[in-house]
Amino acid sequence: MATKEFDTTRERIIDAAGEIFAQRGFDSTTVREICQSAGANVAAVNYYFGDKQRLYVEAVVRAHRWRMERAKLPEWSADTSPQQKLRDFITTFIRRVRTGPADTWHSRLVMREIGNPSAACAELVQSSIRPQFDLLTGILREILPNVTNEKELHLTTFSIVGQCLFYHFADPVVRNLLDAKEYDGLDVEKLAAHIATFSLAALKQRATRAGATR
Amino acid sequence: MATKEFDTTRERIIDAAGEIFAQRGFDSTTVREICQSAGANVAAVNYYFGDKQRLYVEAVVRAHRWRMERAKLPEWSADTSPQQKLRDFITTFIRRVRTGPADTWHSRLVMREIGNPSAACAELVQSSIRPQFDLLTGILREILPNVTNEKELHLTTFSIVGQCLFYHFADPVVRNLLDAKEYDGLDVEKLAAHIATFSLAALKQRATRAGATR
DNA sequence: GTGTGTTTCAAACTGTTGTTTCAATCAATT
DNA sequence: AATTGATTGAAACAACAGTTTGAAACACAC
Repeated sequence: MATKEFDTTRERIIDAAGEIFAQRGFDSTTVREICQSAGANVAAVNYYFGDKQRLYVEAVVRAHRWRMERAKLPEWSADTSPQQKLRDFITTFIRRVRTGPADTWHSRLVMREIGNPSAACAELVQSSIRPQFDLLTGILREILPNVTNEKELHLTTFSIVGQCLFYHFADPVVRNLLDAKEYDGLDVEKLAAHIATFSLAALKQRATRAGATR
Repeated sequence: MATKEFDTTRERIIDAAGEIFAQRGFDSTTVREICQSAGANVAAVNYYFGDKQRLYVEAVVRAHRWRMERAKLPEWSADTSPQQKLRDFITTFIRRVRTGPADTWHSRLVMREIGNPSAACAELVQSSIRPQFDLLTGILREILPNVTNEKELHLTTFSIVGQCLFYHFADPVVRNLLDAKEYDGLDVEKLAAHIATFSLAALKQRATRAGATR
């Protein structure tokens, strides 16, 4: 009998559930489907998790943790330029966001929670977004020291994050608009590089304009 | 007996269905709930639409048409600058995208179809995206005549569209990050203006860089 | 081998869902 | 008023969903 964590019935159920919840959402996913995929009996959900809802929460918690471990920001030294920080931020963000057919369910499930928060997990996911938001806003303050309008900083943050999130939320669109070769060529580094370049260019113009008005 | 279109049972059902489908998606929406909201009997769905699926399709078709009529691009003369075209495009796009509590269900439903296409409506929605994509890419070609790399143009298009779509897909996040006053102040014109400014700044830098290498 | 706790399983249960059925009512026409 | 087609509504149906039940099987310790 294998003792590895991922071989137990409980783990197999979480894995199967995560996969299907990520694809279909909570309501459209049935316990029977999860258990069939996991090679388990439907009573196991009650036995290990109590009910479907708690299984869902467990899957989201698991996805969230995985995502945070997998896509870490690099350590920045005191002399890292804010531009480099922004590049790193964007690259890391895209790593967390970009989910293709070959990717696991973790990012996909968290993204689903972000777009359609469930009562049970809203706090968990939202509370992890705030620090990222503040971090990015802080980087923007370094790049744009003369821009003191908080609202503008927020909108700028959203403009950058929006570009990153696009590749998840609009994935079916992107897939349809591009030919297969071009779509398959959209790797994380390429996307991150483009978004960073686009955004830094905009910020550079903004900084120049802010400087000029002084 | 009123003869106005929106007073008939059939119309009331479509309206109620659209609202709830937009909020909850197809699977999580029940026929009983729709009919209760519409003040109709559950048999009416079969009578007027045949089944739930066809009601859904009707709602999406209706949403799509409404959206296209509501948010039209202005007529451009031959001497409209590509920068102004881009501003107009973004403003119109945001009008189609931005759905707040006070808005109707039409945009919301189409956005849902975009992010999670259903077999029944994929063609309809996707086929309306292509012309918009080509239009925006065309505008970008005017702004960046020296950039001939199609892939880069596509990514740039996505960067602009991603900013716009953000305000729909990440709405729960935005609501959570901002205080109520700031969130309520996010009107279409303000958002469009910021996105246009940010994007035109980036493009200006890009055009300058492209020109400089000549 | 016995006892105890854990895990698994098939069947059952209860409630819900989309759909259908059929008769009553309504509306329009002659 | 009678006829015909349209519309409505309550009840029924079949399938399915989440959950529970209780016994069998398993695992481990003594």
